Amino acid sequence: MESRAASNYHIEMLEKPRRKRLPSYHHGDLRDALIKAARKILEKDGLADLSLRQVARAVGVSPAAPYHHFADKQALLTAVATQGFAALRSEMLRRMAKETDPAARLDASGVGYVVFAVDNPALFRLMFGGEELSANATLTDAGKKAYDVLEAAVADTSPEGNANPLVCLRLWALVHGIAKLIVEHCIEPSDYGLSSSEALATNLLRRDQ
Amino acid sequence: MESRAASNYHIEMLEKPRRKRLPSYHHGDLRDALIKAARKILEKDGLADLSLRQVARAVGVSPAAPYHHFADKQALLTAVATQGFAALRSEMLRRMAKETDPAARLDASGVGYVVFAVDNPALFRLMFGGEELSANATLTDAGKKAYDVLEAAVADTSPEGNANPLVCLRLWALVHGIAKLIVEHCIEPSDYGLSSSEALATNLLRRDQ
DNA sequence: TGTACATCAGTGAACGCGCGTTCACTGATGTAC
DNA sequence: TGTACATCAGTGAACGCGCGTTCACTGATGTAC
Repeated sequence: MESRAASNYHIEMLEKPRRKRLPSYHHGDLRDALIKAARKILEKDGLADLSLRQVARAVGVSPAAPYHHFADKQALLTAVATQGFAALRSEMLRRMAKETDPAARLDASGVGYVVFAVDNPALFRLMFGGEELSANATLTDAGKKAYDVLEAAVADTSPEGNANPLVCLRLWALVHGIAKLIVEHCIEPSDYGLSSSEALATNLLRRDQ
Repeated sequence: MESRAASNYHIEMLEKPRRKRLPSYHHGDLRDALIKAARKILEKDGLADLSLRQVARAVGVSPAAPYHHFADKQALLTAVATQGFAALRSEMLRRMAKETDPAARLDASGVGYVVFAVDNPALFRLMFGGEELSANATLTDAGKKAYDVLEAAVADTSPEGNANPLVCLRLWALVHGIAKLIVEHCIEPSDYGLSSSEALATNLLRRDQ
């Protein structure tokens, strides 16, 4: 027994491509680890280079393991996007929390939207790329919750406390357009003598009031 | 001689997977045919399913043939995008030509931008997708020429005849955002009680004056 | 006008690649008694 | 508390696939004389 264990250990040390020793045969929270790894690969290599196999490799798990947690590749990407919408919402709320004036809070939500996109360009592309996501209630819901933040901020700036849908859309389109133009490398803040996306967004939103 | 020709013809009729007879061994204008086919496939199947081999197949040519006209797949896609920018510019100009009032012409340019995107969603995505295009003077130039149309339209609305860069950007971001939100299926004109992207764009731009 | 020849624009077979997914399996975990 | 067993969550080998690209080739074209 002892000798067998010892010899196995020996072999383990000699064989070159050794997977990092896992705490146990079962991973613990593979589902979440896969989402995190996918998100990291997304930002590092882009959507085109993101394969299920690569994600599994990053987590140190066999290529078949993810199928115990996701129906297919699309399902994993959808989960990543869903988390992305929650993160987008958080960033908007975080920035709004710093302001008290309704107009300033509205601006802050828009700036948060743009900054989130610029900080997570590939994730943002995935979230709004179309094609590679499976329509799904959880995803739709996460997206709607992010939009609701904007809508509520608009409502707070109106005397009657309600949000004109077209006003909301115009604001959404504006921040979405700014975000996309930066993420797609069509423009840069420095083209306009500004040092950050935040400054650019702030500037463009201010004129909108 | 005659008998050989006859027998070849016979064989040709018998063999099943017969490529459509080309007018000659040389195609004539393969480069342009490849671009056109790529664009068609793009709109039918989307960027993810667009392969060089499929384009070659669509044109009825061997998989190696495109390499006499494009360095690689990216180069073909870049050519497609370049034509796309020219088409975008045309659509903007076409709509502007119907108006005489500078403000109406400016609106028309924006509506043209949105309508072009909605009519050619996959092409629009390719043009602004980042990643899969090779930076290239011809491409950059085509993009700039489209932007110049917008800039000139803005200038014509100003008493001094010049275009404030941030005003231009704000307008660009707005139309780009509208276009993307529609193309990405985030919104639909009918959500706002409107029957077409054109109507939606017109409505959003009008409020911007 | 005819001919030799260089060049151009195709062919089609082959290369290696990494992918998504499936399969039979096995080790670990949790539950009923 | 111990044991039998079902279930869960992994493994790793294998599948077929279509892709981008290269290669040696050949038929067609155009040009110089």
